[in-house]
Amino acid sequence: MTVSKTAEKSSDKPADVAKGRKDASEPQAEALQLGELSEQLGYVLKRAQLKVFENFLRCMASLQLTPAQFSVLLLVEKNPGRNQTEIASTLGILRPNFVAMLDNLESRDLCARIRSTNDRRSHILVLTDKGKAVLARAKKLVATKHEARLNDLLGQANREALIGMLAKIANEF
Amino acid sequence: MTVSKTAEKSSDKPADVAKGRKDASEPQAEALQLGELSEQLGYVLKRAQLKVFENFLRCMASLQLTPAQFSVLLLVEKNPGRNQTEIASTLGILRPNFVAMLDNLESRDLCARIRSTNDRRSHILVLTDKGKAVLARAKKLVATKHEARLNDLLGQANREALIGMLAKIANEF
DNA sequence: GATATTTGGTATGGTCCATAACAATTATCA
DNA sequence: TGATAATTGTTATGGACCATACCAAATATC
Repeated sequence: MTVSKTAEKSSDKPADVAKGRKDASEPQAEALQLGELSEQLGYVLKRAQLKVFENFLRCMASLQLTPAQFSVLLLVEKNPGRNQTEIASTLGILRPNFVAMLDNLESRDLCARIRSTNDRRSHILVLTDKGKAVLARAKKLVATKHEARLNDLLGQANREALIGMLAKIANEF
Repeated sequence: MTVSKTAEKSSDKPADVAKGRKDASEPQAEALQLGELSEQLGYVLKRAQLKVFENFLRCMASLQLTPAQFSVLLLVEKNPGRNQTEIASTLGILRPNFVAMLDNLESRDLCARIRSTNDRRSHILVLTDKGKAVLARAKKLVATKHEARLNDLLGQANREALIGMLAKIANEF
């Protein structure tokens, strides 16, 4: 069977598909059947990630921090004395793309590049005082408004199980 | 304290941060401390999603189907007689961006747009025979090579729990 | 000391995502 | 009925993110 573009006498499977949904049998726009899609790992994973990022941005609106920027500040705080390549690579950010990110954070006086005295090629990354203060506030916002939402939704035990499974996927898939 | 760009006499917190990691105390490039990052929902979620998509693309290399294209085929198969706006919106795809996607699938003879006889504005979407065949093969590949990997990694029970929690986040977060 | 490697950076292109605008068609309703 | 509003598919366009090639300065290697 070949598909006819104009569907002249299309008495196909379920009572003329080419007519579309406008039979009197259906009152309004009924929802589509997701079917196997709702069981697809990638699909549900992507949609959850979008919702989580969306919520993250709302919670951080006052601080104007994206998830990526937040992760940079967290990593720099935890690992002082590291250069751009090290920070970027552990976050999965390519060095060229990391430059603009740092330009942004540095222009807002949240972190600073310091030329290393050992290897004068590399820039050591450090949080400024303002950066530390902003990160502290960000952590509280994330904990109270963002991560807490997961507990309300799943419960403490399930939350930890979820994070654990996601981490396992991220590392071993 | 203000950050000095050149770090002249920077005897700061932990033994000269500005020197960077080049002390003889550490043999090579030791891994950074992820710290609280590994507990951040968004971080671990995003990284898991990237890994899963990456694996999906590898499994589908022979069929050249992206996750988004696969989801379109699945949804069209499950919901024959729907138009572009309906399919696109339930997938979270904006109509303008859906055009190129359909152009691609149609040029490969996987699906077809049929002008509706009820509403001559809308294009009814249908899978071609080749589209149905490709989708069938894709489903098998996904089931055996992709989703099965989750069972090996988490086990059947955990897999279902994970999907359930992600769906809940996607819908109620 | 000549060569290779590393680091931060620029330039550039691709893909995905979002908005505005438009023609054709249909719905609304005075 | 006919004027107006809304909808559908589409184009154009810009932004955000991601990936590659390439470069100068500095360092490592031999």
